Amino acid sequence: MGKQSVVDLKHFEISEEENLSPEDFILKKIRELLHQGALQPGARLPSERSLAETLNTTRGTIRKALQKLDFYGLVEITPQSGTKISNLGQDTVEELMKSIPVSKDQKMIDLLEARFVLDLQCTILAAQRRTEADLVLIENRQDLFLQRFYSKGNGDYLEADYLFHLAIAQAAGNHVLVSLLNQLTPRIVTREQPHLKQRDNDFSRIPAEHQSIIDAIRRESPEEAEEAMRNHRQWALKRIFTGDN
Amino acid sequence: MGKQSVVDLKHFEISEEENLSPEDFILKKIRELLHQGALQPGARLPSERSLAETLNTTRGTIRKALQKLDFYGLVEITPQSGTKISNLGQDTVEELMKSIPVSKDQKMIDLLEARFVLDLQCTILAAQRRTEADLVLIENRQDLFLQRFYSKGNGDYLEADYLFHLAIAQAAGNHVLVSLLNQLTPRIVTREQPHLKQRDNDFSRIPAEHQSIIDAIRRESPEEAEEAMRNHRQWALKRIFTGDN
DNA sequence: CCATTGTAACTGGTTAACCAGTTTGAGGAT
DNA sequence: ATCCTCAAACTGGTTAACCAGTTACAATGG
Repeated sequence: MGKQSVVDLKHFEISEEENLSPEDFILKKIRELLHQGALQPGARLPSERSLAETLNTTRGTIRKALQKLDFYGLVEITPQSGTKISNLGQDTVEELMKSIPVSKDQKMIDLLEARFVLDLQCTILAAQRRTEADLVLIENRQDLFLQRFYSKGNGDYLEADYLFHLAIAQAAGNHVLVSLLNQLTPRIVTREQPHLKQRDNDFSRIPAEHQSIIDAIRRESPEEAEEAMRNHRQWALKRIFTGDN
Repeated sequence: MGKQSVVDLKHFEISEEENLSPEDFILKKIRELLHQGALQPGARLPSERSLAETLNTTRGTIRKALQKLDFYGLVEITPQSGTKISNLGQDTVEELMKSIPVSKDQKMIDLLEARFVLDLQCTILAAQRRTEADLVLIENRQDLFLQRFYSKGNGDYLEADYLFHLAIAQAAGNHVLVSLLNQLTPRIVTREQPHLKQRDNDFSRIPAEHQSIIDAIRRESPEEAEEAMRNHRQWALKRIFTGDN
């Protein structure tokens, strides 16, 4: 890393505490320093040690916050040298930082909506790009789903349903979409169970809905796949939100 | 955490090294242990110390791997007590673990495709749910974009374009979608620049394309918004992939 | 025989010292 | 002046010891 002057932060305002984890609290403070112009994109950050002193924390906390920023691509860490803010515009970096601490307690409906958006597009793409191997995996997953669906009384089929849709996502051939989908799934599956204790009449539709999706993908028809998937969602939402919130 | 027997891992096969970071290497080993049945969903994991010894690493490496698993919801960590595998099916946990280490070196085309999928759906939702305040922010961002677009010769307008679409995403009112979008953006913006040195004729279309999207959102017409956004994408792809890969 | 208690071992979290590589700037040679 | 040398200070990364809270289990009392 080249020679660069490091800004002294001691003269800038630091906000007071809130109900955030120490790590997210530090993120917020760094964002404020950015907003006040104390830090500028492309500029080198003060060392972890001096940041800790300035922001009244330990180095460990600073370290966790910076690692998080690195994960989101907002900061470039060079070992044994230093850390600099990514070369994006100040507005951009600030906006991106705002969205980071929100990651917890996301609304269930938002999670479901996001998952459906991804599932739907993956299904359309799968109908365009599927290989024979993809089709075999999808059908195997459907078999597994049917088995769980008809044999057991508990919610195990929910995960089989996830595996079914995951196979479709993999057939779409976009690793990023698969990764985003996998990020959502645990948060949904571990919270969805309470809604689904009862299996009313609508549930019997699921196997046929799945089959329609498979057929569309086999025929390599994106339009039919989209319609089948939208139909699947319509009933899924009805199944999840019957009576309770 | 209740009393639970901890499985002894010493008798199970451990695979040899590869080109992975130590952390991801450990993740892979844990996945193998799961596949071999040494670990089962819901079961308590051995302590970080004993895992480190079993897998021939330090506690720090194990720690980082477990934190990552926790982030993806695959593991529940209870301070001063222990760590257990999330109560999902074994297939599910295995599948989810597979997708974790892939997060780096994602293909540019996959990133762009994923971003467009999210942008498109956010635009549609924004046309349905926008408030007046949302509309004002979107138009402000468009002004900023125009200013950057016509004044400067470098790629600064790219970020203004991102801020414009981000405002639309926020108008969609789904925090999860916004979060996913923000995750993608830095990886794209920091790599997109080389493609866009030259500004050929097609570039002059951008402001009008944006305006069409704004108009559709103002009219609260999801159909028109979708069409405008698809049109925007079509030209964007042409702009990005002209000549080079 | 069973319930209660007390303690020792164990758990994840944190910290301070240390490591190896980088940057810096004064001092000297040209 | 200009360039090189090199050691001291500084950088992010790692480790081992420590911390507070939990668990497990043998000793104890009924």
